[in-house]
Amino acid sequence: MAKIPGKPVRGSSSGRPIMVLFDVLGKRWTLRILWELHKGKAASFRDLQSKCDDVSPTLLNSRLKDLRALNLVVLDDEGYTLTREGVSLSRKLAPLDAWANEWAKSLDA
Amino acid sequence: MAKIPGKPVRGSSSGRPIMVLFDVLGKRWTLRILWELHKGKAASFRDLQSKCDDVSPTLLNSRLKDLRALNLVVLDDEGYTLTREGVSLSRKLAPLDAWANEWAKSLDA
DNA sequence: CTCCTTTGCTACACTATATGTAGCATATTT
DNA sequence: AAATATGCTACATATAGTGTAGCAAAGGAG
Repeated sequence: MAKIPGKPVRGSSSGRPIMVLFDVLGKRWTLRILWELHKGKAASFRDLQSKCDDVSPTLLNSRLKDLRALNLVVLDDEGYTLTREGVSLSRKLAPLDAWANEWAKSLDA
Repeated sequence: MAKIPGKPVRGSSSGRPIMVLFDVLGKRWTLRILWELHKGKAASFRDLQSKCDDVSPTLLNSRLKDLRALNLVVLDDEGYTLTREGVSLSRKLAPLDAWANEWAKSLDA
């Protein structure tokens, strides 16, 4: 069941876009799927599955449905790819990689 | 059970910092808690609960434990606050609000 | 001191979500 | 025709999240 901005979502009756986004990103594998698609261009269903540590097909399909409904991912001849919106979102997420590395260092110290 | 970068986490044996981050952000309420703390400075447990649509105390405590173990949140005299690392992470997340608004517009069109 | 309120938080029964394996139906390759 | 690869569903099991009640400790008021 996909959520569309403007409609209420889990834990927020407002339907504010940021809450809709948090709702979907707060589900397991969503961030990872976006991450893998961002790195590697188009991927088949099974490709994606193996990139995502062999996530179960049930859940992968469920997440892809969500992401397609939210216009972040599409399935075309090449396989699954990010839409324009999906690319722009993943660009916002990209800096988290460098951030996480610095963070990990600070945890060691 | 908190996860520390360098150790394997759900769905990733590598323990890469970004995967540890995705693991915790991919749990329900984590993004929301960071968001609310980012907006509103220190908050008591019960304050946070009401800001987060009355999330159950069980889960709120569980997430706060995770976030404290990962050095993103602390509890002091004032209540719960973001650490320096927590602030720097939430700054990376802040642009998502504007992004989500644009995204919502594009979905309407 | 006693009573009342607020704090962070736990217990527990219930529901929803995620996992893992098997395998189907269609399309393409050999 | 047989083999392979595709996206995906079924289903039983395990894990994660929810909601209500309430406890123990700390502080304030009388």
